[in-house]
This record gives sequence, C-alpha cells and structure tokens, in this order.
Amino acid sequence: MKEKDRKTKNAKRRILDAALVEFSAHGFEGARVDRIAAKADINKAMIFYYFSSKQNLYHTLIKNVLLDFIPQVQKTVLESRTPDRLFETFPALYIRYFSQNKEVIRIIGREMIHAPQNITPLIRDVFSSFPTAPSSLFQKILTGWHSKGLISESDPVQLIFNIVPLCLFPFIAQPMVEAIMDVRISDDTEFLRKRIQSITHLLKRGMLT
Amino acid sequence: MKEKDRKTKNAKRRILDAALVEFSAHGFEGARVDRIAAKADINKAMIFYYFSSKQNLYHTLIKNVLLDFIPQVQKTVLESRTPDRLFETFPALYIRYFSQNKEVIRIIGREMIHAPQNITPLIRDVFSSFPTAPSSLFQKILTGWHSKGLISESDPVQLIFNIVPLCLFPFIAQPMVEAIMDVRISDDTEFLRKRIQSITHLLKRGMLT
DNA sequence: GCTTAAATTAACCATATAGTTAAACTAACT
DNA sequence: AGTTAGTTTAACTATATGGTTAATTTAAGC
Repeated sequence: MKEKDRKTKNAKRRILDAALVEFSAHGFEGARVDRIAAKADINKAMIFYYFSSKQNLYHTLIKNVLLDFIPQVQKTVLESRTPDRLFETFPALYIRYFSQNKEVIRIIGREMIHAPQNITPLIRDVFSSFPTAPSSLFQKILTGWHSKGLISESDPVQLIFNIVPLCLFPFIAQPMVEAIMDVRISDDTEFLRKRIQSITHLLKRGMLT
Repeated sequence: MKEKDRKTKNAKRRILDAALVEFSAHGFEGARVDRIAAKADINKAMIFYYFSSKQNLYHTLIKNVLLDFIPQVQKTVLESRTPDRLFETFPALYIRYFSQNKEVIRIIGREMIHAPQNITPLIRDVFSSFPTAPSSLFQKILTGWHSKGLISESDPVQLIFNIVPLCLFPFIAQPMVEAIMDVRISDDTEFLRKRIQSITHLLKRGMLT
C-alpha cells in the first residue's frame, strides 16, 4: 500500500497543481478539464475518479489555498501586539505571500467579484476548523485598540477596508496600472519593498493617534 | 429612414444593456449569447448581425463603459485644484459611480484580474481619443504637488496604488467581507457615506504635509 | 502464483454553444 | 405597384466539452 499511496498522492497533487494554474489563468468557466489533465500529464478520467466533478476539484483547490493562507494571517495578527507593529507586519505578509502566489490572488479575486455566494460557504467551512474564528478574533483586537485610544478608526469594518485593499490591489491591478500609467512594475523586489513602505507609512500617519 | 434608425438603435441598445448584465453576472466565458438574446427580447442572429461575434460585442461594451467613466474622472481631477480637495472629490466620485454601476465594476475588475492583455489595448484606444492622455495629465499634477511639498508621497504610481484600491475595493470585496466579518453592508447609503469619510480622513492625515 | 482492490486507459456519449444561412418581412423612395 | 436596402426570423451546423464506461494494468497480501 505504501507504493500505491505515494503514486496516488502524486497523481492527486499533480492534478491540484495543474488545476491551480489552469483555473488561475482562465477562471472556472474558462478552465478546461482536458487542459488540466494534459498539464498534470494524466488521463482525464483520473480527475473525475479522484474529484468526481470539475466543481468539486475547484472547491477542493480553494479550500486548500485558504487553509494555507489563513493560519499565516492569524499568526501575524496574534503576534503583533500593537497597531504600530501590525501596520508593518500585515502589509509585509500580504505582499510577500501574494507576490509568491500569483495564482492564488487571481482565483480569490475572481471569486470575490464573480461568485461570492460560492466561496463564502467555503470560507465559513475553513473558519470553523479553527478554535476561534479568525474574523471575530481580529475584530476583538481592533475594537480593543480603539477603545484604548490607540487608533483613530472605530469601525473594524472600515479598518479592514482601509488595510486589505492597499495590500491586495497591486497584484490585482498591476497590469492595468502599468498600461495606464505607462510604467513597468514586474516582480521587481524594489517595487514591492516600496509598496510595503508606502502602505505602512500611510496607515501609521493616517490612523495612529 | 428615421423609423428604421430608431428601431435599430433600440435593438442595439437593448443588446448592449442585456450584455452588460449577462457579462457582469457570468464573465466572458460564462456568458451565454442565447441568454443575452432572451434578455434583450431579440433573435440571437441579431447579435451577430450587429456585433459579428461574442468577443466583439464584449469589446464594444467595455469601450462604451470606459467612455462613460473616464471623462468623469478627468473632470474631477482637473477641477480639484489642491490635494486636500482631491482627497475629497476623488473617493466621492468613485464610490458614487460604482455604487450606481455595480455591473461595471464587476466587468472591469474581472478583466483586470483575468485578461489585462485584452483590456489594455481598449484602454489605450479610449485614452487616445482625448486631447491629452488622462494618465499623463494625472501624473503631471501629482508630481507637481509633491515638488511643491504639498504631499508626502513622491511616486505617482504608489499614490495611485494608495487611492484607487480604497475606493474600488468595497464594491469588489463587499460580499466576502460581509461573510468573513459577519456584518451586513448592502447598498446602505450610510455605509457608503462612512466609507468616503474614512478614506478621505486616511488620505488627508496620511499624505498631506 | 492467486486474489483482490485500487489505479489507469482509450474510446465513447450527450449536450450545450457560438456561429451560419436562406428565406421572409418592413418601410422608404420611385 | 415595384424596387431596394436594411432588418428579423427559424432552423440548422460544427464542434468543444464535461462526464461515463468497460476493459486493462498494477501492486500488495496471502
């Protein structure tokens, strides 16, 4: 069974890896099962054998992705004891992670825009596997800081809407901004460093009291 | 010919209206020409008669959308003589416009993520129909303000990345944030007012010198 | 070597979908 | 009334695609 397991895992993993690339590049509707099979160098029927449907493969993929990223966010938030510190670590994490996982941001972004009703159950599902829901934990910390007079924004929702987009948007909008502003950004480490610095600067000046 | 023109225009307009809804809801790959025809209450062949292909219909639609929105941005930027003022008018315009044009932000957002190589030529195309390219105009104004010491951010690209996401993200991420934070936002005028206020506050404190 | 359960394959199928076509209709102009 | 150019329709086609199936292979346990 050992040998079998190894092979199976390889097959499953290869399918998921290929699916990540394919779904990221074309979206759910645009993705082709045949192409995933070809990329995974595997017979197409294997995909249905292991994942039963295109939908299910997609959902499994997204869950895996969330289970990889969310714990990192939670760890970062818990270990940052002051807003001052959080405004450094949070952008740094997001930008490091998504610059290294371009496919992930495309899939999550598209789901956000396109089918939130599909992805939100998956998010809830993943959240429920944690002892404390990451969201309520985050909310608690933020309102705590505000009531101590450490930050100027009282509404945790507004605060999220102030922080997250600054970190995510570069990866979503990069090609378009490049076209509009007629600049080249690419994977430039220098650009990403400047981006983190600019966000941190803005958040600290704008929201620390 | 008058009668004919009126009818044709109605047909074309009805197709474009239906296409906006359909493409917004399902994306290019997910959109169905049959559904567009049904929504427009028109024979499917009419779509190919007027627009020759699904692709071409889509591109025409996007161009129309850009030609509606971009002049409004340009007007707002030109009429705001100080960064102080711009940090008020810019978020107000974006949030007003996209709260009233939910379909537009979904289409643009998806294109940004999915196929920037498709949309950037269209942007350039639309830009070239202006006497001065809106982007270079914007860049000029921003660098001018910085050199006068009015704003703390020197790089216009970073500045764009600081402003635009704050305005667009609520509409893109709203359903997901609602799910994660367990709050209800909806079209609430009150929420949008607070969002504008929070952005303006953050930008002014964070970037005015 | 035999058995068994899982893994893998090639060939198939039903259907949905973008796009076509040829004929019919409309209305303006002579 | 007849002509013409543009508009509209129903029926059709070619093909791509998600999914199925039945037969074959692999490998572990006995």
